[in-house]
Amino acid sequence: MQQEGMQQEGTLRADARRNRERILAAAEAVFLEQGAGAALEDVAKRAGVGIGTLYRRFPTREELLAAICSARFLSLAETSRTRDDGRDPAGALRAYLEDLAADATLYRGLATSIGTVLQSGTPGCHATTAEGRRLLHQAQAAGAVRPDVSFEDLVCVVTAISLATGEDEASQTRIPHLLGLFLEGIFLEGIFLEGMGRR
Amino acid sequence: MQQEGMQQEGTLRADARRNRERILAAAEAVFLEQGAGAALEDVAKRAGVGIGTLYRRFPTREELLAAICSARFLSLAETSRTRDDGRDPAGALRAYLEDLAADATLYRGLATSIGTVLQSGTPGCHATTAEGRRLLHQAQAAGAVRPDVSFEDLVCVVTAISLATGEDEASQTRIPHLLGLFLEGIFLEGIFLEGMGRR
DNA sequence: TTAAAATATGGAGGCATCCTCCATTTAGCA
DNA sequence: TGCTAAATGGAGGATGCCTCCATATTTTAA
Repeated sequence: MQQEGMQQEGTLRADARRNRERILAAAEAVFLEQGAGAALEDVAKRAGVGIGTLYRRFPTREELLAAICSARFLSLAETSRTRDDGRDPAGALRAYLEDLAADATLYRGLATSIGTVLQSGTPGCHATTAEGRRLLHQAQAAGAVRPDVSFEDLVCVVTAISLATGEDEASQTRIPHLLGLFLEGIFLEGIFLEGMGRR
Repeated sequence: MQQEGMQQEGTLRADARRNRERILAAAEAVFLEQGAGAALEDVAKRAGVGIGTLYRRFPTREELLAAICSARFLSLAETSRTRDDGRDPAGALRAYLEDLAADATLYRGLATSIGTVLQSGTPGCHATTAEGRRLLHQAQAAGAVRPDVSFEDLVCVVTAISLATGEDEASQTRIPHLLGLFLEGIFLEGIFLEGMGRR
């Protein structure tokens, strides 16, 4: 779902590439301070760049957010891949989801967009969704997760948790609890095997 | 959590009470058409009232939303109470949550605020949260729902589902599925009784 | 009935932010 | 070096938020 007219990062002119990086750095800093809804003019100012330049490179706020998240998501995917040795599919999935929730609560206001951001086609976003799907399939193949769960369902779960916790700062603690609620509904853990009739 | 300076509806001057109703009707119509983020000036215009009057009565958008929801929530609580005969606590809770999710997806953008709205102290909101807590306790007492689930957890769940489905219109269909995922994680249905070790 | 007091009204105006547009500048290439 | 395509920046139009207060309306009490 890469934007059509979207310039490939590598084909940019040198000065444009430089400015692009500055904008990303500035945006990350400003969003950390003021939340994902901060004025884009502030971002441009911080980057030492005209507002027009920012809009040229990132036509929407979402695209800017997606670009910022990309790097972080690249490493999230990498971390997850190296962590998973295939012996605990359920655990691997859970850890992945916890990481995702953590990233989604980095800035105030980010959680709301996380679903859209993940569909942005950015390398990092692509890597992260691919890894998520892989873990889900693996867990389902191992019989650890219900077969009627989709990756989109999981994203919804993470969004929910992030929203619920993002509002009041201190309660990041709820994340594992809430995630537990979801997962213990998702995990089979022999329940189907025992032929229990769950509605 | 009723706003301090908030005028009681009944103590308003006659003209003010009239305008209050007009504003509520206009807001409902405008939000239905344009989503909960619509310009408040549009609402005022539709109500045939100055923008100042709107702000005087509803200092924040949230308060306006809460007032609109109040009526609907009153009937939601009532419906739920009459539906529940105490014989199927889990089913009653599920039905309640489905209704709540339906109300939360009435307008685009409403879901985001539903948590705040529920805390607004409006009669309808109060009735709805009270009913929700009642159903949850009942279900927990009956052993149908895990004891470590809070009403806030449930609101989080409904918010998430509403957000996930509210985005693309057509997929209201996912609501029961997603709700199912959550609830089947929440419902015990003998799992604890069987002494199964769920992490 | 009427005048004073209490309440309510409307919308101008200041402010913030969004986003577009294009005259000017700059990088890269031949 | 000069040419062209790419990039720049920021002025400015548009929208929406919210406050403020001179004016108007309702209520009270005499």
